[in-house]
Amino acid sequence: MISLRQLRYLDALAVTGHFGRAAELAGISQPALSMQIRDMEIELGGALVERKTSGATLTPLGQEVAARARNILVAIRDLQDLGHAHGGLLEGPLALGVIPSVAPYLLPGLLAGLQEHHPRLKLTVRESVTRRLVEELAAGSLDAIIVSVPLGVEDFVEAAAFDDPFLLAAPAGSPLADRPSVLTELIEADELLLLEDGHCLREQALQACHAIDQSRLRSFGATSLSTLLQLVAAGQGVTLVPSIALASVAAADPRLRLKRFADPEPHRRIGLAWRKSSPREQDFRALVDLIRQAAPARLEAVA
Amino acid sequence: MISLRQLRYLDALAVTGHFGRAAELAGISQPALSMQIRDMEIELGGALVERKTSGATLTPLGQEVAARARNILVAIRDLQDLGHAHGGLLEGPLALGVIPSVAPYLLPGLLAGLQEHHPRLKLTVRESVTRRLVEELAAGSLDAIIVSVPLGVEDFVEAAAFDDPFLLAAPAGSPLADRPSVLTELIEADELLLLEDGHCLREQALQACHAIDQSRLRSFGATSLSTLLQLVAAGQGVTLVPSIALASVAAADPRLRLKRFADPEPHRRIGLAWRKSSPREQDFRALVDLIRQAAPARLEAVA
DNA sequence: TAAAAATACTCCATAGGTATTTTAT
DNA sequence: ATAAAATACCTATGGAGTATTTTTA
Repeated sequence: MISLRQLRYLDALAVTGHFGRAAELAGISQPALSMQIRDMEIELGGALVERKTSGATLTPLGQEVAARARNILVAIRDLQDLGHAHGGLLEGPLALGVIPSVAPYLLPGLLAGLQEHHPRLKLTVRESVTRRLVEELAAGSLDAIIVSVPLGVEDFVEAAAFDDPFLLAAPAGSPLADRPSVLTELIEADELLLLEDGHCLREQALQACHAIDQSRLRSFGATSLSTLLQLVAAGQGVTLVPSIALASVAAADPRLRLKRFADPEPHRRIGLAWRKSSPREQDFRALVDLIRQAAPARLEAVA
Repeated sequence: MISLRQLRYLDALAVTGHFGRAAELAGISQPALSMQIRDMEIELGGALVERKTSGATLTPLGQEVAARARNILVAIRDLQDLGHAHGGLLEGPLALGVIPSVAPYLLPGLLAGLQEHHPRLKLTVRESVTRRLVEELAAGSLDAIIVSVPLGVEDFVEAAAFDDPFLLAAPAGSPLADRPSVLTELIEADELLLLEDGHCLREQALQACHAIDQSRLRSFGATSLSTLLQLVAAGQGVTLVPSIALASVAAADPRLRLKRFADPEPHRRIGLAWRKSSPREQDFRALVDLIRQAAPARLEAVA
C-alpha cells in the first residue's frame, strides 16, 4: 500500500532530481529513500525514475505520480490545519507571504495588531515576488499571501483589503510638479522610471497607466523604490509611488514632489489570497480586517 | 504526522459510528483503531469523536476531517491506478458498475469481447441502481459505471456509447398494436405501466415521454421487465421496452406486440462514466468502443 | 449489569541507519 | 576513477494483538 511517506520522498526526488539530495531534503539517509522509491515502483508496477550517473529524472509515469502526490500532500497539510481552524481565531502556526512593495510599510502595523489581538498566533513571514508567492501558496508551504489582487488563479480565494493609490513622484523643477496631476499628462511628461522586470510594482504601475507610450519607458535594475526616487530627485524622470510607502519615503528630499492624481486616480488593490481548500477561511477573513486597519492612509501629507 | 492509515480508520468510524464495528471493517482490533483515533485527535488538537455508550458520533471537526479524508483516500486509489494505466490498454483490475436494465443484455457480449481482446483485464462487475452506482464511483469502490447519460455529476466524465430506442409493448388486441406508433398516441392509450420507484428505467421512460398525463400512470412493485411484460400481455396496459432487451424478451409471447415509434423516436442514451481524477481515461475510452460493439441493434425484428 | 471504549503489555514488521558493493561514465 | 545508487545487515520505533480495566447508561 502506498504511504504518505513514499509520496513525500518522491516529491523530494522530483524537486532535487538526485537520490542523495532528495534524502537530505527529506531528512533521511539515501538508502532509506532509495528503498521507498523502489517499493513504490513495485507497488505501482512501473518505473518512476530513470537512474543515471548524473542523477535521476522522473519517467512520464513518475511525473504523473509526483504531480498527484503533491496535491495529496497539500490536502494533508490542509487537513492538519483543520485543528487550528477549529480552535480560537488566528491561533497556531500561520505562514504568510508578502510582496516586497508592501511588506516594509504594512508589516510593522500588522504585526503589532496581531501581537495585541492574537498573541497565540505563531506567524512566519516570507517576502518575495508575486510569482514565487503564488507557487508556494499552491504548494502549501505558505498559508496565505498579501499581494495585488486580482491574481486570477484558479484554486485560490481572494479578499481585497484596501486600495493603494499611486502618487506621482516628480523632480521639484518639473512642470508636472506644480499642477494638479492627471494621468494623461504623463504622456507628455518626462520619462517614466520603473523597477526592474519581475517586480510586481512594475506591472501594477504599467497596468494603472496603460495609455502610456511603451517607447518612453525606462527600466532600471533597481530593486528598491528608494533607489528609484533618488533618480527622480536627480531629474532623470518621474515615477509612480504607492501611497502606502509615503510615511517612509516622503518629504525627506526637497528635490522631490509627491502629488496625488486627479480622478480617476490610478491605484493598485492589495488583498489576501489563500487556497480554496484551506480550512482557515475564518482566520483569513479576520486577517484581512487587521490588514485594513494596519494600512494607514497618510494622504493628507501630500497635495 | 497524520497517516493514511489513520484516515482509513476515521473513515471506517464515520461509516459505522461504532469503534468495534469500525475496527472490524478496517480489519484490525478495536484497541488498535481506538489508539489511532486518539493519536489523530492529539495531532489535530481537537476531539473528532463523541464517545457514548450507544456508540460514537463524529464532532463537527470530525465530520470535516472525515470528508477530507475520503477525498484523499480516493486520490490515493486513483494514484495506485496510474500503474495499470501506464501498462497495456485495459489490463489489471477494473471494477465496473452496470444498471439492471442494461446488464443482462449487454454484459454477455461485452465480457466476450473483453475476454478476446483484453485477456489480462481482471474485471469485476456490480449491478445496481444508478444512485448507488454514482455513490460508489465517487467513493472509489467502482472505477467506471455503465448508466443512462447524461448524469450531470460534477467530478465525473461521461462518454456516450449508444442510443437505445424505446419500443412500445402493447397487448395484441390493443388499437395501438396495429398502427404505426407515434409517441403522442400514448396519451389516448391504455394505462402506461412502469417499474417501481427508484428503478432508473422508470425515470428514463418518463423522461422520454414527458407529455404523458401523470394521473394515467400505474406503478408496479415489479423489479423486472419480464414481469411487466406479463402484465401487458394480460391486457393490463402498455409499457416501454428498451430495444436492447429485444433479443431476450421479444416475440416469445403471441399476446404481445412490440412496435417502433415513429420519429422522433424516444430513446435513452447509454454511456460510461468515470471520475475526472481517474488516470485510466484511455482504458475507459477503449471500453466505450467495446460497449458500442457489444450493443447489437436487433431492430429488424420489429415492425 | 452490560456494552463500549480505554488501558496495559507484549510482539513483530518495517522504516531507517551505517557500511559496503555495484554500476556507469 | 569517481560519483551515484543499490545491497547487506542491524537496530529500534510504533502499530497491532490479547487481556483487562474503566466508564456510563
